[in-house]
Amino acid sequence: MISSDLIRGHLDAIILKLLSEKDRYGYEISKEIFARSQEQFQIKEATLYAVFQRLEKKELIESYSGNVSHGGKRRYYRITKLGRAYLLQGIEEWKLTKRVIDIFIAEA
Amino acid sequence: MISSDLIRGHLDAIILKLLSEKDRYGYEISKEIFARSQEQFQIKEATLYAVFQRLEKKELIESYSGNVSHGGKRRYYRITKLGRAYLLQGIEEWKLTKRVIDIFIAEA
DNA sequence: CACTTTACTCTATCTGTCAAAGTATTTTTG
DNA sequence: CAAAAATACTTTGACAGATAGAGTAAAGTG
Repeated sequence: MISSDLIRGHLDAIILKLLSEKDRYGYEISKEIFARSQEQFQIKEATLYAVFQRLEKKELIESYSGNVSHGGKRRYYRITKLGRAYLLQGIEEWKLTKRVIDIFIAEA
Repeated sequence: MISSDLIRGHLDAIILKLLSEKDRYGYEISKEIFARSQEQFQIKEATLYAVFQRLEKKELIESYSGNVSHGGKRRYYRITKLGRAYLLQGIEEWKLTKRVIDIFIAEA
């Protein structure tokens, strides 16, 4: 299991990427991250909702209430135009990060 | 310039890698990181010395006083056997991190 | 000899993560 | 159908790591 410190700084981009595919709600994203990462990374609930708050405050995402058909009432999130721009920037940052860290921690 | 949050979690491994090449002192590591990263990453002094304290406490590095020939008195750091093992682990974690984040933020 | 560079230290603050506990509804199961 | 499990979100308080900023001190430079 990957520790959050290893992902930190790229988490916003990961969430924005998932939201760029379609509107999603928190619990769904949580499960999706776990599944797509082949169970290598599990975002903690408290962390995820803190991310939503942060992104919404920056106007990178918007939220709206969903139905209550499968348990608790869902709150859906939608990426904004600003969010998409921010995502592109985040992707570039990830590429740069890979290049820089690889300079030090060679891949042998 | 890369923000520290993007590197966070891999910083210890970067420092340990540099120390695995040879004993070094703080200021030297600071300049070396800036140079090797092609001036894309600048570790802050306060951060670097905090890293040293953390690593020394965990017995991953040891330190000793150097000469005073070029200004302030240098404090050299040497990686320990435990540190080398930790470094190998850190390299594996970096590989895993790359794989996992790439799943989300595709490289297209 | 004033200025810059080298070299390290300390403190206070900020940000992001997260354990823990709680609320509420729906679905599953014995 | 009642109990248990799963779905879904929220809040609070604590902690770790990064860092601005300020300080100390010695050596090199014009």
